[in-house]
Amino acid sequence: MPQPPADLLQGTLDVLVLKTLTWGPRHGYAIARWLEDTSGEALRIEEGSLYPALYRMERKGWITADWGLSDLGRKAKFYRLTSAGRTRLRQEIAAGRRLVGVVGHILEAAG
Amino acid sequence: MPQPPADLLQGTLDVLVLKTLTWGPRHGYAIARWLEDTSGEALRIEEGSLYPALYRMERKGWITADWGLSDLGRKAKFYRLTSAGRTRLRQEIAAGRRLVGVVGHILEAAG
DNA sequence: TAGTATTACCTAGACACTCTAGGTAAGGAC
DNA sequence: GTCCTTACCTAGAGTGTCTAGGTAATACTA
Repeated sequence: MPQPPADLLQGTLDVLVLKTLTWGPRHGYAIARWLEDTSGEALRIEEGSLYPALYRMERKGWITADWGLSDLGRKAKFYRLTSAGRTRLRQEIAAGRRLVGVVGHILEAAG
Repeated sequence: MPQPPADLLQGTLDVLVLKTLTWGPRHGYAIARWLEDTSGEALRIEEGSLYPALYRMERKGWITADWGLSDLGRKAKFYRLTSAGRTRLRQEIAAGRRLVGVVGHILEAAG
């Protein structure tokens, strides 16, 4: 059974990755590092979740990939947001906000 | 493929059900009705998700069930929060708040 | 220079959760 | 007598995450 905070990602991985790419192209490993650093280590991005997610989103046309060289001169696959990806990101953020609003409203009610 | 807002529940069903039960014992059908009404129809609680969830949480000791009669005099299974369930609810709310904070912080950043 | 750590990618299999799409049964309305 | 609503239940598919491996090249360190 997955334990918090490990499985707290529940459906937020895609949107986090898309958001990361709004800062410019990045390779998978860098995406994970950036998210973990930016969250103050609150988020753990498992490679077994990340790479399948990248592949999935590429298939869906939200991102595209090109091989290149990382800062350290190693070969790495750089992902870039497509315009479909940008649209999707906006939609997911809006939907997420709605959900947080609705769920929050129920959970904050005095019990 | 599941469509929004249908799959927006993503892992929030348990906490919503537990929260519903803080108002007192309720049967499954009533839980679904209450959540849908309270959310202004924004939430759709599918029975194929709800009943397995109730069974799961009962097995985990977060809720207990007793057969009784509904308002309309029909037989219905009433679920009640256990103290383990109350603890779990608090934990899930706290974890959810943390996640919303972390993810929100990343998503709100100017891209 | 041998061993270890880090960077960087990938995959198979297990597990959990939700949904679709059925089904049962009983009471109420028309 | 038929249909709607209430109320419960389950099988199977789909999706997403995790664990736990693996590859390969570079960098550090002893």
